[in-house]
Amino acid sequence: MNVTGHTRRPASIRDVATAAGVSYQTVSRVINDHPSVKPTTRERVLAAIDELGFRRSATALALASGRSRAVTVLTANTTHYGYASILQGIEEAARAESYAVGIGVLESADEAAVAAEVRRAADAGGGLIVIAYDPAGVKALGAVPAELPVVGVVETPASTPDPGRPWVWTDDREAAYQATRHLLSLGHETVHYVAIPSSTRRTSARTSGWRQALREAGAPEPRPVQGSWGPAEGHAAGRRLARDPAVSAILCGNDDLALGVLRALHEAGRSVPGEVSVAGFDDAPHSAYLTPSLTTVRLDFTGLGRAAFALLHGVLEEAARIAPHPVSVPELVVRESSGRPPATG
Amino acid sequence: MNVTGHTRRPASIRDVATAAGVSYQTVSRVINDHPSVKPTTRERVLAAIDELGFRRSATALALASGRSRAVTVLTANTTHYGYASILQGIEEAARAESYAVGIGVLESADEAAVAAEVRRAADAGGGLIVIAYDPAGVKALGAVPAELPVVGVVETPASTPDPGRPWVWTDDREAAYQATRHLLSLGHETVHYVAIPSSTRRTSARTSGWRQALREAGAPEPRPVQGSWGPAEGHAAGRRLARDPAVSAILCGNDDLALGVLRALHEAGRSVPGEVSVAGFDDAPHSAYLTPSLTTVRLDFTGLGRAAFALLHGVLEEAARIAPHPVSVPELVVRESSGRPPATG
DNA sequence: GGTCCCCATGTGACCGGTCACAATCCTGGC
DNA sequence: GCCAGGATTGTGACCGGTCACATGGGGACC
Repeated sequence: MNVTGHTRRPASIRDVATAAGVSYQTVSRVINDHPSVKPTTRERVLAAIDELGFRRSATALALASGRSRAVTVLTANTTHYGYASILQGIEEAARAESYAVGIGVLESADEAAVAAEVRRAADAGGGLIVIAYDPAGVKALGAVPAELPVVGVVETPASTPDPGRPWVWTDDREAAYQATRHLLSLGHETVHYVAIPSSTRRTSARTSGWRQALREAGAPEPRPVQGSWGPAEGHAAGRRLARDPAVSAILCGNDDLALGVLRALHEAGRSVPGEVSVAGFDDAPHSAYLTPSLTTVRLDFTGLGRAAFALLHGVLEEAARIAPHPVSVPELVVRESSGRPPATG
Repeated sequence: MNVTGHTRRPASIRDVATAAGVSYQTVSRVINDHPSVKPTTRERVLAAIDELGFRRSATALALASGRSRAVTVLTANTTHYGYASILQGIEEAARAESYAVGIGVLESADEAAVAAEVRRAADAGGGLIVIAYDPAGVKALGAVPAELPVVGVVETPASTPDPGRPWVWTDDREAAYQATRHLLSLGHETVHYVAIPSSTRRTSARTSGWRQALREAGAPEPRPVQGSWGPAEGHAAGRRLARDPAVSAILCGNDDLALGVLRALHEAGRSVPGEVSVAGFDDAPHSAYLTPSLTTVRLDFTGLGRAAFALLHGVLEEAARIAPHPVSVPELVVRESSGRPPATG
């Protein structure tokens, strides 16, 4: 290690070369594990590298060779549990491969703003991962120039515009199907649905899984309530549903919506699960501690993030084309918020 | 705009120069707003830039000039509300200045692992923002080489090792003081405290604000309960406190802990706020929708993130030394979870 | 009309790596 | 003892910008 201090310009390969008495190219070969370097020479170079505290400049590497070992994640939000977990998963996998992780937030779904963000991300070099769970993300995914390596984290594969690109997703349809079946199996006549916004104009995977379960059971299909992402919207939707005495089971597009619904039911004096059952999606960290604790479907967002990176890594370096990391199956977690419907009389 | 297609190497300043019939240096002057370029020439160059769809390579810029317009955020976590909001604030401010934002997660507080992450962040070039709310973050902040521009988001200014560096923080002491006073003013004899881990071995700002309020009121000082960050730890702490009938008010280091405590009290059959009052910190999005809704202190994490970036920006470009963005004062939000103590006797 | 100076522009080197190719060393085979 | 050929190593150009300095072309001024 260099102990000589002096806030100096960091050592370059030419400095190392001089110190080791070889040419800069030989140093380059050593740091790239090129086979044809004499062991004694390699030894000398490595000593010099250590001595000078040399670190290869990622910038120069990117400029000269084109490869940049970087990912930029484009997302509409960093604070929602699902998004944040995906980001965490991507970072984890990227770190293992010593990739740099950049982040760009799509603050608005405005065409021009999205395009600007995509350009910024492209300027960073390297690959792109777009979280396309919402209109902004879907637009961004669509706005990525064809020559850029990109992976989309999508709601469902059928709903996205360009079929030629690699995507990862969780089986939302199956998740919704499971949750709905669970509620029906408890004896509820039907299940109402408070939806998260669909990322596209088409019906979301969660909605169609819910619908399928209802059809199979021959249950009536109420109109889904359009919610949004947060508890406030869930609260608003819940107030409307609470007024209808026929409502005995509510499936919510995510745990935050479910929280708002629970609160609204409480305010309306309807007990959960005594009179109404509620279920959510995601299994956010707080869901197990609510009162009543929330029945939900656990989705492996971190694993999804890791899978997205693995896929991108495969696109970036053909050498790394490992079998795609399987994303785990959604898992129903039954807690206190779901139970048998009140006896009809 | 270039419409000629052909997945080609992007245009460089020399391509633009040729197209405009000038030298590459002139193009460089144009994109840098250098004053001494004849208007007609500038016009011609701008036309060529537009024609070829030229974008200046951030990589080449960084290599040649040293300036990199990038921040890397080092954090122990991306999913906790506070951390995620800070990140969001940083990104927002960075985007406005067209800085790239990178992220590195400190997965372990292990000395070597932290050092490796700091090196990785340094390699990315540009400035550093370290969220030092926990041991891993504090170690990382300490491990940043002196010559690197860095801003720390710290728990409290007195608790960090190196006094020569720029920091931002919220007034946690004041926040804890306010919350404790609120509970005391309702008539509680004293207030118990479930602490988040201190970032250092010293007493945290929240703890000392709590203690100060107790002393001023002449209230007894119970030992703080060491919690952690999540609802699970809050739950464990809550179970212990629930057994003690003398406990009538509990202040929690954050809203997640408070959630766990609420749950534990519910399980123990102690009503909130009838028998026990609970308050938290942060005003996480779900806190208003809990049952009972949570009394808490709102902290402006997004603003804190913006302030951190503004400070770093000032360090990076002396030209930008604007007056430091003030971080807003903590604000007490009184909700259902706090109330008068049960009548004694 | 000549000199000075500023405006506008061009040239060469450099940032820290890589790539393609040339040059040298060494060794075995005949 | 000589030559082919692989193993090692070195040289020059380049990636796409910037920087420092040189150069040419007008006024302004005397």
